[in-house]
Amino acid sequence: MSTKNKILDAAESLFADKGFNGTSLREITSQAEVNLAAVNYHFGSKKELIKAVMSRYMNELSPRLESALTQICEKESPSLIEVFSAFIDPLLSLNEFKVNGTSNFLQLLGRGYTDSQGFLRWFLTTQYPGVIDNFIIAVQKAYPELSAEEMFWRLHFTMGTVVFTMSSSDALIDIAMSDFERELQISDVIRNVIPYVAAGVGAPMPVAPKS
Amino acid sequence: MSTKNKILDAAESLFADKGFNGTSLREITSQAEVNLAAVNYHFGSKKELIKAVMSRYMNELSPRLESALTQICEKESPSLIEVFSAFIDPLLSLNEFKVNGTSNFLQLLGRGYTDSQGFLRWFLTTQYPGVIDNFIIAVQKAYPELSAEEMFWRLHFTMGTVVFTMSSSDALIDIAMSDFERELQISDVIRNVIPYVAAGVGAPMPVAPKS
DNA sequence: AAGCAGTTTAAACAAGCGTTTAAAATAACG
DNA sequence: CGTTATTTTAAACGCTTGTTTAAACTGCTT
Repeated sequence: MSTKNKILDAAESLFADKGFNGTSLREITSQAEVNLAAVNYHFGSKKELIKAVMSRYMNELSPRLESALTQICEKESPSLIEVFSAFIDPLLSLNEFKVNGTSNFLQLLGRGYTDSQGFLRWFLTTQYPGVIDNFIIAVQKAYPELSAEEMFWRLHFTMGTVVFTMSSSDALIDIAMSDFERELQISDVIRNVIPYVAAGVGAPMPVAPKS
Repeated sequence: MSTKNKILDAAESLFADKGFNGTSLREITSQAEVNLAAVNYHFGSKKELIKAVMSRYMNELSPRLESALTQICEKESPSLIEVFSAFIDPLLSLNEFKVNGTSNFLQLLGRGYTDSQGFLRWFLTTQYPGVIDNFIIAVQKAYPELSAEEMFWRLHFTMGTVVFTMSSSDALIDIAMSDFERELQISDVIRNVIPYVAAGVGAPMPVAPKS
C-alpha cells in the first residue's frame, strides 16, 4: 500500500470520528504509520487532504448516482419513494469499494457541513453539480405542484435529516440494537429514513400565511 | 453590563458562528472587551463556559416547552402538526429574552450535536430530561399506531432535520432571500419545517421487509 | 558504479491554544 | 480612613497545531 493511500485511509476514519478540525496531522500520520511531513509532501496542505478524501468517494459515487436518478426521470410519473430509493444502491455500493464505505462517507458529509464553515459545501456544489441538478429534476417530476421555494427548503431539510442521521448512525444503531434487541445495520437505517424524507418532501403545500 | 454577561454574550454569538472548538477564548474576550483570564476566573474553564451559555437558554426555554407539550397532551386526539407547533411560541419567545435568541440557540444546539463528540447531548439529556419525555408522550398520543422502534428512528430523524437546518439557517436564509427575492426570517424557516417533520413522523408504517 | 529523481526522515519553525500566576486596581465594609 | 475581599490585568506557562527545511535514503537509468 502506497504512503498516499495509507494517509487517505487513516485520515478518512479519523475525520469521520472526530471531524476535520478535531483531527490533527500528527494523529493521521501516526495511525497511518508514515512520517508527519508526508501529508504536506503528497497533498500540499491539510485542506487539500480533506478534498482528496472526499473526492475519492465522490468520484466513485457521483456517476452511479447521476445515472440512477436519470433512470428515474425517464419514468412516466415516478413516486418520491422511487426517487429517494435511487440513492440506496449507489450508496451501498460504497461498501464494496471500501470497508465501512457508506458509513464513513455519510459521516464525512455530515462533518463537512458543520465543520469548516461550509467550505465543503462549496466544494461539493461546484465540483459535483450534476448530482444535485439531477436530484432536483427527479423530485420535480415526482411532485410538480411543489413550488420552487418549498422545494428549496424541503431538499435542505432532507439533506439535514440524512446527513445528521448518518453522521451519528453508529451511536444510533447501538442504542436501537440494545433497546429493541435485534441486529441492525446501516442499510436498515437507510431503509428507515426513506419513508420519512419521502413523506416530508411530499407533504401537502401549506396554505400560505402572509408574513 | 457585568463582565460575566459580556463574556456570555460574546461567547454565544461566536460559538453559534464558528462552533465550540472553532472559537478561541482570545476571540471571545476580545469581542467582549474583557481580559483573557476573566473566562477562567468567572467560569473556571472553557467547557464550563459552554455549559453556562447553553443553560442560560435552556432555563428559559425548558419550562415553557414542557407546559406547551403538556397542554397538547390534554387534548382528546392531537394532530402531529399541533404537537410540533407547540415548539413555535416557546422558541420565538427567546427572541424577546435576547436579540437573535431563536437563531443563536438553535445554531448552538446544532453545534453541540456535532462538535465535542456528544458531550452536549449528554448535558441536555441528563439536565433537561423533562422536555424529551413530554415530547415522546405527545407524539405517542398523536400517532398511537407508531411502533416504538419506528418512533425511535423518526424522532431522531426529526432531531436531525431541525438541528441541522437551524445550525446553517443563516446561510440558508441568505440563499433563499436572493433566490426568491423576498424577506425571510428564522420564524419563516420554523413555519416551513413543521409540515415537513410532521409528515415525516406521520408517514404510514412500512410493510416490514424481513432482513 | 555514478548520477539522479522521487521519497522519506528528524528536527525545527512560528503561531495559536487553554490555563495559571502574582501583582495591580477596584469595591465593600467596619 | 484603613483593611479586607473581590475583580482585573499583563505576562508567562507548557502544549499542540500546520508547515518548512535540509539531509538521508530509495530505486532506477545510463
